[in-house]
Amino acid sequence: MSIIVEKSQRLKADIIKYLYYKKVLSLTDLSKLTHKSLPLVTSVVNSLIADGYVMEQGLAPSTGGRRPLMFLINPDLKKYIIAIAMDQLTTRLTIYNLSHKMIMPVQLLEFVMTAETSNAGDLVAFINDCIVKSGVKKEAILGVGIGMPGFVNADEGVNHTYLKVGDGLTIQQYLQNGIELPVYIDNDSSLIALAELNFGEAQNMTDVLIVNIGWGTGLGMILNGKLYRGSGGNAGEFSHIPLSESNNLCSCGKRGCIQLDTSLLVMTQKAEQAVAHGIESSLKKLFADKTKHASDHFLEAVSQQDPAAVSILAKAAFQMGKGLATLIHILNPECIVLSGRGAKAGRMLLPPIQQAINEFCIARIAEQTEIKVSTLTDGAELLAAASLMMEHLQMD
Amino acid sequence: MSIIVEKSQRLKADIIKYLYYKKVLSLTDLSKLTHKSLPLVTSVVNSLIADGYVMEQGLAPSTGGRRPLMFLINPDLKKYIIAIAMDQLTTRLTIYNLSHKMIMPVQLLEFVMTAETSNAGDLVAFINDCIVKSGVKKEAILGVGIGMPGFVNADEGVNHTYLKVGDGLTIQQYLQNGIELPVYIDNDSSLIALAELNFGEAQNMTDVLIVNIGWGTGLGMILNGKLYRGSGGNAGEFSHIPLSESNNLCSCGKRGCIQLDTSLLVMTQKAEQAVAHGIESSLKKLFADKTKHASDHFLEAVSQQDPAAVSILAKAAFQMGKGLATLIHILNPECIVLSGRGAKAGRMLLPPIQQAINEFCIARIAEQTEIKVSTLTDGAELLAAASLMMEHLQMD
DNA sequence: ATTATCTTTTATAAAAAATTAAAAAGTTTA
DNA sequence: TAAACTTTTTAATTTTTTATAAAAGATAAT
Repeated sequence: MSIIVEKSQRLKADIIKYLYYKKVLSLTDLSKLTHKSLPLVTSVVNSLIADGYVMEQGLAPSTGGRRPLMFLINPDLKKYIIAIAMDQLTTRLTIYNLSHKMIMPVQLLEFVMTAETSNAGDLVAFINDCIVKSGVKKEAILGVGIGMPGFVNADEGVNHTYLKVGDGLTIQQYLQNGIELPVYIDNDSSLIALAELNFGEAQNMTDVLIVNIGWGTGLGMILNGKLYRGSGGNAGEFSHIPLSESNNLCSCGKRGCIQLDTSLLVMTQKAEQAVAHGIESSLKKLFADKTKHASDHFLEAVSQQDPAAVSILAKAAFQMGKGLATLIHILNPECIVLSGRGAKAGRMLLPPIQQAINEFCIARIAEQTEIKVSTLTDGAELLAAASLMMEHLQMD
Repeated sequence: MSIIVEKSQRLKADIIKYLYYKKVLSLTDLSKLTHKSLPLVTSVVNSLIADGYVMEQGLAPSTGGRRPLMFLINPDLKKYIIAIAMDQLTTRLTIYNLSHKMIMPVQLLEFVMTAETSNAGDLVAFINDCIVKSGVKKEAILGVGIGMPGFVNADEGVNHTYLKVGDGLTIQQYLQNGIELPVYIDNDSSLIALAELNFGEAQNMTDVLIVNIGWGTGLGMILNGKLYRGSGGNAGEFSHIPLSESNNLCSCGKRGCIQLDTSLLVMTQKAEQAVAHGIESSLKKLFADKTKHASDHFLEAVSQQDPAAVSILAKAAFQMGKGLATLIHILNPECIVLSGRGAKAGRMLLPPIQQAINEFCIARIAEQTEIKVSTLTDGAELLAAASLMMEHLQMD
């Protein structure tokens, strides 16, 4: 009998997931999305209404026939998701309800991944602290979604680069034990791709590349309509493809990696060198302010159209465009979305990237892919982490 | 009512397709492959036996439980597939039954795609001639599968590079009208990928890249277990990624395309130049024989380990390896298969490719992908063309 | 302008089909 | 000879189809 329940619970979870993503849907919409028949969907939605998960919203305008009754997730539902977005230096956490509402301001933890002293225990303590501070009961929390840099195998729950824990435990298991809630982890770039697919520029597309411009240059891929992770979960390592003309040594131990030209870190370093060499620029003043990270100042200068900063950015963007030209030939996507922290500079990034693509792509191929800049705000990573949790939602 | 029929006919076609690929299967196997329940599969297989399509083979050895009854396609079934493999110079045709048996020797047509005088009408005449010659009745032919070079959109039935026909018709429609049978076309590299997936080195894998070493260097991709074609059907244009150090002009109008270093045509040209410059090599004698194409002589010299030929090949292979290093970073496949005409030289190709991958890939990523040489013989393209037809099989 | 008819879309109830669960029938292994 | 496993068959349950009704807008006739 438990298996019967399990299967109908699967459909319940799917319906909640779709209502979470799309916010308001009719029974017909849900039937199409879940590939289940209308009578079945109707009965499951009715049971979800009885359980308090779902509400009727009222009739939508007609599209030429009978007006459909629309449904949405009960905005007063007391169920929550913990969303965590990590980067090399900082970890951000917030708690959402199922109506995309933050019920707690974003909490920050200075957690330096690369540091020897960094300990996964600190992360557990931080998360538990936040739960206590929020006043939300643990039973009301559906789970924890975490996006992090590194070679992450989402299925196995392992990060091969950072956050290693002993005792034969995966970081996922370690966190799960520590906070006693379901925990799901994934690579930050894959998650941003998920966010663009569900909420951003990649909606309703089946073949899209999402470039995560940040400390490195990550890549998330939606292929045949779903996130592609590769055989070992390590697809999308755009940062280290051999394309750079500089002969510098990359952190990975190789030479010629593209990120030696394109990463935000390298751009910022070049800007700092330029300032040190006495270039005339607003960067000089900005870099003096140590309250924010230099890369934030660099992005700020770019959006202020500081010539020195824009010139550094344009060179990097051209190289990135050359790399993207390769991807366009291989994957023939309908769209490439520039996303992540660096997308702030998107408007400045676009012309040199487009130029490189025109120069290195066969016209027939290039004209099939549109280059877009993400419109998701800073919250993209957190939203994506919440999505990750919703992807794994289970009803009990 | 016709829709009821249509759905059960879909399952019938799927079952025949799987029996075609795997040759012998039990009901349980078929149930798993088709994702349909055992009782349903049982009843459909019984109806296929009644129709004469399928036969019982007998009991297979036990795997620890009750011995399964195995089924296969009736080897005396009078249903046939026309398989056509085209390259720039030559078109090959054969007719298979559903037990992979050629019921007619391979027929050749000198059809030069690039020539102005080439006319799709000649192709129609050739196919119709072959049908007459074979003595097979048209009603017994399930359809025609054709693999061809160029920018092919398989869904739309268009080749944007070659075989253009007027009157607003696609080449697929033109051929279909001319021979009055269902016709399916696809890019040669995609088809070779399909052949490797179903019959060759990529069996039971979900993320594999198949390199078609031929006139150009094509790429077929199996991602998430299925052939990836890209948004416009033009994925896999490996030939023209910007990676060459030579500054020669490519046929596509750009400079720096990888195929300027790696295509069989370029290798052969280099060998001819070397001979012209008086290099000591068995190639000199071989090239004098004009009955075969120079590239065949070149491949022959390579397999005879002629030093000059091997040296030219090794340089090309290293460049190809550098390109593959990029793909490995992006797609993290479990395997790369070297296939197509040039795979004959596979054993010679492997070391320089592996060396380039080791030099340009992060070790963690590189060690996850195995490089293999195809074991499919010359018939790969024809087998693949037959597969293409079977993918579209419809029961009526 | 009002009414009637037609088309399109959503909702529900009865009939048909497919899946799942359970039982039965063979095989191998301990 | 029982226990573990796998395939096959049967019975029960679930799910999908199909048919029908109801609602809304568009078009045409009165």
